[in-house]
Amino acid sequence: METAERLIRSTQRLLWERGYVGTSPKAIQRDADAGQGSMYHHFSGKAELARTAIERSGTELRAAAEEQFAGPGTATERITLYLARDRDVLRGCRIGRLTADPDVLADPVLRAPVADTFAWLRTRLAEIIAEGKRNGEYPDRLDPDRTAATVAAVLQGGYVLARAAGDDAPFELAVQGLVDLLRGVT
Amino acid sequence: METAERLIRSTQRLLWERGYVGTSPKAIQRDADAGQGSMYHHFSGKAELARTAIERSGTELRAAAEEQFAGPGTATERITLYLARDRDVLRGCRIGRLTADPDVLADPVLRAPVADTFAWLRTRLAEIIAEGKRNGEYPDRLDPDRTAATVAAVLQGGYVLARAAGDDAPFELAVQGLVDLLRGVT
DNA sequence: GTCTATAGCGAGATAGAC
DNA sequence: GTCTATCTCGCTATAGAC
Repeated sequence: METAERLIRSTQRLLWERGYVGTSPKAIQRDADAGQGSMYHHFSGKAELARTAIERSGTELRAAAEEQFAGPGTATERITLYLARDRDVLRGCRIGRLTADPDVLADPVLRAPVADTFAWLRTRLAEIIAEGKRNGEYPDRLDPDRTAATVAAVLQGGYVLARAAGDDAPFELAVQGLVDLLRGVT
Repeated sequence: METAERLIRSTQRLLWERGYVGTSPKAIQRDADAGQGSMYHHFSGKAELARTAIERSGTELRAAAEEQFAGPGTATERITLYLARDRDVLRGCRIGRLTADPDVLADPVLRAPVADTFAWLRTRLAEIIAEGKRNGEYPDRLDPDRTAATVAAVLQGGYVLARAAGDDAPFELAVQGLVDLLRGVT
């Protein structure tokens, strides 16, 4: 693999694990098996590398989600499939994690892909829920935007609870609790 | 206020804003208006100061939550009151934020108060939901542990979505969506 | 493209004076 | 209890050779 590509993937991984503040150029170089000069040849510095890595992660997250969203099945089925998809729960969300990083939120260039990814996710979930309403799966009074935000929040919050506990269980509970509510809503 | 107390409160604030990795002893001293020697006289170092600050924040979080939980009203009313309580949404959760910090999760001493706080919260919410079932507010098939995890997750995830958007709105949507589901569940 | 050398700075802690 | 001096280390970047 080319050096630039290795640098990007290493940055994605380290950003996921340790965030922006906790990730040093040196650590990226070590992980990517690239020299100092090599890194600064391909990228202007830590910020540009992070920008590239975050944008890449956002694109990958959308593609992965769309696999479940675009499939067959009712709205609840597709949402359940998305939530219960095989996930490395204890590693958390690559994008959501970055919202804890003040330096990411403070830099519009780094923040944009984070904001865009969640904006897309909520919109997409709202579409699916609106479909569910049209098919009579959900009652008329169910608000798609609200429910979409709730679904996205359970996912992100599930990661937080699981990481706090050091165990997948709270994540699975939170997801099951939401699915129960979606199935039982009148 | 005494120096030790100022140091603890400054650490609480900085941990909230910047996390463990992003918070330096020097920054704490500056914020607390305490000298280097003063800090190392009262605490053995960054880790012990952080431990004290995290434990304090956990205790405060419980007390604040219990204010809504112990009040009058139905289960849904008390949960709604808790979720919709006046919060500085864009600052996020002082405890939940720490789950993004690998150094906190790796150290059992720092991690314990984080794990304990969320364990308490989920237990407490499950009790309230179980009460709701006994009072006929919720159907028999509603699982208190699952639902409690969902409620806690919506809160934590709501913060993530709001911080990503730079706007309280997604948090409010997620909370409203959950309350709608709790009210509509049969 | 990749390397090594170097720089300026802050992190985190210790030592010993007052 | 608090102060200043000092230490070692790693961060982030630049310079210039190869």
